[in-house]
Amino acid sequence: MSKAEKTRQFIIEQTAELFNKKGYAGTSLSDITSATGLTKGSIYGNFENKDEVAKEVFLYNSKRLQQSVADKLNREMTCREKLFSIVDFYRTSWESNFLRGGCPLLNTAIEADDTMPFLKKEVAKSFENWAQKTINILENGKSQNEIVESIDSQKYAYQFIVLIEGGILLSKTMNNKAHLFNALERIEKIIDNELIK
Amino acid sequence: MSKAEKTRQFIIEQTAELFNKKGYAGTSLSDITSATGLTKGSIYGNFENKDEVAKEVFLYNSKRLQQSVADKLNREMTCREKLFSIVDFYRTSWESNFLRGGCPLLNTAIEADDTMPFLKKEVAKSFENWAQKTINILENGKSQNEIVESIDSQKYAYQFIVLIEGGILLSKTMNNKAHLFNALERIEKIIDNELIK
Amino acid sequence: MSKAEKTRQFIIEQTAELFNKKGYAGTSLSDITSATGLTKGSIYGNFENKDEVAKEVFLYNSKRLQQSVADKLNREMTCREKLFSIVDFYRTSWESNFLRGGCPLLNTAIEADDTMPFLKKEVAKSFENWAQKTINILENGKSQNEIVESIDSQKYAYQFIVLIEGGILLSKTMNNKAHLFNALERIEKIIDNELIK
Amino acid sequence: MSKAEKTRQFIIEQTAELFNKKGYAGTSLSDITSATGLTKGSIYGNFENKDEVAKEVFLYNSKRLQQSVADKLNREMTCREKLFSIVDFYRTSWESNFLRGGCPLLNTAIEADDTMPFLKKEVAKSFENWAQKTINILENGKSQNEIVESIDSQKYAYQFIVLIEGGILLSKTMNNKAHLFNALERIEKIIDNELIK
DNA sequence: CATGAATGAGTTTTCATTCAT
DNA sequence: TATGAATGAAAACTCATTCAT
Repeated sequence: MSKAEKTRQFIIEQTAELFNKKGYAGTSLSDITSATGLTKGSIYGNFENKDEVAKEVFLYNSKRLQQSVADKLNREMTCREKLFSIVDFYRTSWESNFLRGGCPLLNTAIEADDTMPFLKKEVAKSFENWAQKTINILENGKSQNEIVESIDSQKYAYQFIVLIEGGILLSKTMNNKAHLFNALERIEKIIDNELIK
Repeated sequence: MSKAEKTRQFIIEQTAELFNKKGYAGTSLSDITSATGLTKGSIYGNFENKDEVAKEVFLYNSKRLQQSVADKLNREMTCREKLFSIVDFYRTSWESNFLRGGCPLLNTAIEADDTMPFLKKEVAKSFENWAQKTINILENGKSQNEIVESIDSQKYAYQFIVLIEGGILLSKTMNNKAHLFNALERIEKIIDNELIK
Repeated sequence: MSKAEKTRQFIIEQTAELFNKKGYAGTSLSDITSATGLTKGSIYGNFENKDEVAKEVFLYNSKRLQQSVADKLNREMTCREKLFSIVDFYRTSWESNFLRGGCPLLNTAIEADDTMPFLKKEVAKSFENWAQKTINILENGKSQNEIVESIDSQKYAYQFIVLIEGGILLSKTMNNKAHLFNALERIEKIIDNELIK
Repeated sequence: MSKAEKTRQFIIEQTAELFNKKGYAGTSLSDITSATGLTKGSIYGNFENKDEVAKEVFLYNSKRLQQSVADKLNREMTCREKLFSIVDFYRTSWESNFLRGGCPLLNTAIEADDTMPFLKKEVAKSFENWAQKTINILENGKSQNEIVESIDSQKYAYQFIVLIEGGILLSKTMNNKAHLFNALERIEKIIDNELIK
């Protein structure tokens, strides 16, 4: 890892929470220099412009999340165990998630929607990726005879995202974890009632 | 209605979509003067500051939405008809909702969360209001012997919001109405399977 | 007194202290409307512009002061009694003078000096007027054989102003009435040692 | 001296006369950029805000004055020579003082009095400093057996300031140096009649 | 590579003033 | 006369970005 790459990574990590809390428009270059202790010239030496920082921070935040989920899974688990593990991740990580400003996919999706097309594209990719992970588990489950063959994996994968993101939104806004937890229970119910053979 | 009140209302209406699309921080006073044809002095003659415009625009957008839903309902409907009517509203209004920048509650909730406490409070109130409307329908349904008595109205009311907002989020981001429509179907399923006697 | 004249007077009186404290540049038309309860249109209906208000307020403040001094004097007094009466006025009025923002001549002289020629002229006239009053007393004293004939009345009259204004300046700035009181004692000493036969 | 410090100093020097003439409220950032040839961004890069510029300019003006007086004095002088030297400074510098907008202590004291507490504090300090210098000379004179032991040094020190500032005020306002010169003569008379043994 | 110092266009807000009603 | 509602210019300040060193 070159020095340049280290500095880039340092900037990204130091500002990840900032961007997630204040948004991309709301985070100024002065905020970035304050958070990193570096100068503006240095930021521009390592990134083309603020948009590039924003994009890399989003990718970092998104990957971090994805990795945390992946860390809970392993080869030996049944399909059901994997799905429940994912659901449980959102339950146990709620507190820290909350403190770091909520889900970066949700936050970025909303802010980027009508104003930052380059970011919106990345968010869409992240959601697709997330959905694909769930789809893979389900399809694997089908071939392992654990999941009902006839179900539309993609439909369920996205429905789980809907419930999780909607739950985070409401819990964050109302300052009440019950809404997210209810949504997670709903997902578990769906898994057991509609997916598991 | 005094001229001042008319101008206030004019400013609010002319900038409602703007704020919903570009966000509160992202909408500048110059944007507001462009959209209204008025001068900065005139904006400040009618509002204390930009925050007040933001707040009033949110309240306007929120009430507009609420009214549109309410317009679909009437006294003669059964509880089930009312609930399905609400769900259907989000189906039929999807296109226009989409073009106006998505759900103002969702957008404002995310933007205001860590940065604009005065707006966050209003969003929370709006969500509560919305939930209460659904709760009232359900409680009414119980006393009319149409809804299972033992169910927790509040829990279901918020779960519907979770599904609708999560659905809008995903559909808007992925540019694919299927995600919202799936979520709406899920709500209908829940109504018929768990709530209606 | 016509209604117009009454309103003019009302505006002047309500804003006299304001102008003396905040200065002419520092007092905005909004300050004036707040202090009077009138509208901007009404201010402009009664005065040509802010400068005219400023000028009239200065004249009002200046005359008020002059009148207060004059009220302490009467025909029967000796020259010495009159001079000591004037000096004593600044001693006894110190507190209220202080609370109203200090001497309007001093304040206006400084502010108007390099920026508001139309006001500077008025302040100079006021000082001349004040000096002339003292000169008259002294000249009268000469013809009454109470004051040394050879003294330069004008020189002493202005020296008294120097001591009074310098004293007010220092006492106000240091928040310590001793400086003014010392200056007043100096005047008394000069009267008895150099002027009175 | 870093470039930043040089620019700070440059800004202070280029605007010192401006502030003294137009006052702190009356000097706008545009005035500052015009006087320096720099941009607003550059001013804010070197000062926290306009208040900080104002304060530094006052301190500069105040120190400049103090230094000019100090330059006239040296170790070999008797106490009387020193006091007369100070008095004479105000006589010989009258013209340039006048052209630069008058005494910065006087100007700032009046403007800051009811509106800018952070500046008022600095002016008070400057007056104290000035008085202390005179007190030191007098106390030294006492121990050298040149000054009457029983006199209250502080009282006389402040009385000299009263006469000088009152004199400047009147001379500036009436556009007539005689008032200041009279006051200076009065000081000299006091020195010889009441202080010198 | 990073820094320090600058830029110019932008921000929100306030100003004195006007004028139809 | 007084009001309510506007205007346009100017205020203080911040922004993302650049570039010589």
